[in-house]
Amino acid sequence: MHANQPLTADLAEARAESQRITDMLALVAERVPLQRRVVHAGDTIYRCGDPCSQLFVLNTGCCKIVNSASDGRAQVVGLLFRGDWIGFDGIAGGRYRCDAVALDTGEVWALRYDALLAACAQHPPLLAMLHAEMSRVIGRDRDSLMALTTLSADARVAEFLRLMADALACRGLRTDQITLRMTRAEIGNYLGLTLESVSRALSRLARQHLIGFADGARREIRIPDVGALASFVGLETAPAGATVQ
Amino acid sequence: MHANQPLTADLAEARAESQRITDMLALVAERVPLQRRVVHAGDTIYRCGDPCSQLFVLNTGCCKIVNSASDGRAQVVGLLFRGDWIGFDGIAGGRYRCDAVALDTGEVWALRYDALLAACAQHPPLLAMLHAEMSRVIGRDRDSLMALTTLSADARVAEFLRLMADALACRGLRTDQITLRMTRAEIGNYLGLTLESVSRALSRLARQHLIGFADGARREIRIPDVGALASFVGLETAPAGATVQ
DNA sequence: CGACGCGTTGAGTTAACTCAATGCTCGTGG
DNA sequence: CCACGAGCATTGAGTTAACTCAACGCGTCG
Repeated sequence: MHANQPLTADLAEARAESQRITDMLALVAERVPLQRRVVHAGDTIYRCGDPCSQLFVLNTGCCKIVNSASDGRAQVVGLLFRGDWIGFDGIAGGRYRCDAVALDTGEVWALRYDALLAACAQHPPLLAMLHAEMSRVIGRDRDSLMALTTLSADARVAEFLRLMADALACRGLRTDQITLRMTRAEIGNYLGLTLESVSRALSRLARQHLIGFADGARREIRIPDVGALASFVGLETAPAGATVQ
Repeated sequence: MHANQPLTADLAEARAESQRITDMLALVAERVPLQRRVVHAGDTIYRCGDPCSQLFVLNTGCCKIVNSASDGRAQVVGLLFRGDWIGFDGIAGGRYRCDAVALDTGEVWALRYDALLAACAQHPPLLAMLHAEMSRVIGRDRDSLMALTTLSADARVAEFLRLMADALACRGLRTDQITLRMTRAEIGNYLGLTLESVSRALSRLARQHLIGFADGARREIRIPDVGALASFVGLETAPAGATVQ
């Protein structure tokens, strides 16, 4: 059973996932005292080094997680959507270890960590859900790690789009067309590529009709067939040590 | 406060970390029913797809986490040492999403997940510790992600050795000399490089006297000055999109 | 309008890859 | 004991995917 990529191939699965997210949000809203906050593109949800007394849940919109090293390197290490939890990285050391920045207008729920634990003590299913969410983050990060080292530039971009479409599909949004909320430079940073490589990869994918551009600014991507995109990712073999053993 | 890399620079910090691990293990051993299992190099701790009813804690030895995609790509996505928890990835879906394989003789503690939760309900500090461990995994995975995309081949190898030395230092083991328990191919797979690139990088580091070989098989690495290695990693600038914004 | 931010495309360079040869260790069996 | 082979590591030569640098196009906004 080697099926790690969140390939939510069929509609039924996407719908189940969508239901799961809805249920999770309802459970949280019902059981945990929370503070709603509307954020706009560019707003910081939390900053690296801030004391971590809250966790966040994205109710609408999307945001990026930026890791910054002491030597100045900074990198997008995650993209989050409706139903995703933010801030787990801060629990261990008491301070957040990265920045969380909104990419779009949306609503974030802030939960005090102690209040959340208290609610979990009252209602065990909440704790199970919390653990599942943390587990999900771990699994997802490992999948990104793998994509970065095993895929070529074109495949990485294709995978990025596929993941984006998948994330939207799981949230009941249209999947045939997606609006990129990031510049080529940001996408490149996330994928470990230069902005020129991202641009070229997108052009090549478009030339193969795996994607299409829907607007002049080239931020709206049409995806006629997500399956074709997925198989493209599979076909492209890795340039470096793809397999072990 | 942009200091993400677990740069356990000074001895005091390493000793504190060592204490934390010891305390954590003692807490677990005291409060949670567990099954001890001795593993040898190559033994599988769990396999991708197995139902996840247990978590594991590495008491001694080291092991690797291997992610496998449906299309056959397989990759080492984590290295674990004494005190590290294994299996969090399985909580969300009820099945493990990767393989865990011992690299060395060691002892693994198996904890039934339900028993662990029961113990946490009895003793809240245990729950805090569990969450901290999950948080730690998340933070560490993000650091690897960043290293992969922002560092050159030589810097990646240097960072790998630095991390290894750091992990050993935090566990009270000698840090000036480390034994690699992986082949060049495995290291390359972990770092997103070919085995030849790893070999060349090691040779270059040795030529610069940042490391030395202590045996004929070139598996024993001497590190005269971990600080020098760390600054080498910082100096090497990224070939691709190092910064954003 | 002119400046600016973002995206694309071309030309040349380079870091890392592939392929191939060779050497070192170690275990095994004559 | 030594010969042999398997497995791992190193090194060289040539190739290539991705990078850098640079030019240019397009849309937006003051």
